[in-house]
Amino acid sequence: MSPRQSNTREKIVERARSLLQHHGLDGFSYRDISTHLGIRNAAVHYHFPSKDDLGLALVEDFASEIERDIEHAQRAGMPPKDQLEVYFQRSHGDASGDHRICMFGALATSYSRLSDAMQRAMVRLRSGVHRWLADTLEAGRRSGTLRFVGDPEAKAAVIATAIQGARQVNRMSPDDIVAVVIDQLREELYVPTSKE
Amino acid sequence: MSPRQSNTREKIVERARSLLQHHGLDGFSYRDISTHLGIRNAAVHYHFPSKDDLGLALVEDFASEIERDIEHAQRAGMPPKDQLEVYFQRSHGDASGDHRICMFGALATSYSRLSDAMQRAMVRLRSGVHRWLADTLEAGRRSGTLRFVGDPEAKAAVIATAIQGARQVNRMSPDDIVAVVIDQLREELYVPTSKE
DNA sequence: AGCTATACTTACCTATGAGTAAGTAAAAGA
DNA sequence: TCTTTTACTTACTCATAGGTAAGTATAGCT
Repeated sequence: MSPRQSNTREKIVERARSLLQHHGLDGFSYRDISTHLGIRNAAVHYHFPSKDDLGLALVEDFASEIERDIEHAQRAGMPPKDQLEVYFQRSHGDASGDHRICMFGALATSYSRLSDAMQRAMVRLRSGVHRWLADTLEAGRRSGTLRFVGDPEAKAAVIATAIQGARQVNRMSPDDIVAVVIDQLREELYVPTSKE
Repeated sequence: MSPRQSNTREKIVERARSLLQHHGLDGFSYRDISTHLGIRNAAVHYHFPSKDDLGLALVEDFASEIERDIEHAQRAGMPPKDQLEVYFQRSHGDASGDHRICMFGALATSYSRLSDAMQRAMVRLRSGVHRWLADTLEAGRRSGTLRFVGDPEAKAAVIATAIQGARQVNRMSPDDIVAVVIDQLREELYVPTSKE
């Protein structure tokens, strides 16, 4: 009706991201988006000419969301342990509520066939999250609220991959693997408060 | 040219499994298999009428391979730490050499659209591996060669998901995440030998 | 009022996917 | 030797996928 106010583009991104995190990039079509929104297939092509454009938009949308959150947490001077908790709870919420799998996991199988731009965006995002996690772990260990052995980079890799992996197999198990994994990571990382 | 000795079926499985672990189930077609083997498309359909039949065969092939290895290791009375090492090295070999991702990761995005038989096969395989890992960890801790806090089931979940996740993001990183993750897991788990 | 840009729709095209039916050559069995 | 079975091939069908071209209604600008 009034093209100017309808936020079709945002709705497309929202829907596409849900489809991506449930079925992977090869697992949904433009039709799955258009029928859901009650529009025509070509309308999706209007906003995102090729599927590669759409994929790139999804990754960039996701990346800016994550980067915004990281920046916000750091600017608020949130303690390392709390920052970790935000990460844990976001992961658990996405996974257990909606059964969404992690963006990296969703795109892993498609990776080698993605455009250069998209591959670069993924690499950049992953290294950014990894950087933040490693720094947070290191800060937490220095201030005595977190404990772990070895290199913060390596520990960050274990934590990130475990959560990602857990989000993927969650659907294949009767119990909530994501919750189990996060609880185990907490038990290993958190220094008990004085009396315990 | 003698149909009886040509092991086309096995070659199909081999090729399909490689494609599955590189591109996911939606990421390859019968054509990718047939052209690689120099046969016609319908020949693949002869052995595996539907893609679901093929997928099921791949999962079952993979499962019997794993189950055979587990049984062998246990019957040989291999110590827990050595059993773990076999698991680590197999994972690292697959991931770093051929850049194959884990079967669970490869099928995660397709999971909800898989046949019941295939879903059941995946659940069964996952719980089998998990059972073995948890038992091995527990035995290792009891005998003093492995150390970790918390429930063996939970620790098994962390280890399995971390390796799986690492195998998926390995292609998105310049360094060998699988190696980093496995080394970190070793450092956390292995009890140093007496003099150190 | 008239023009332009935006946000679509209708109506296509082409490639590719899974899948099938009918035919064929060779080996195995009776 | 004749028949059946195995392991294919040729030659298709049909659905869906991504993508495009041309048309249309509305909003905003001049």
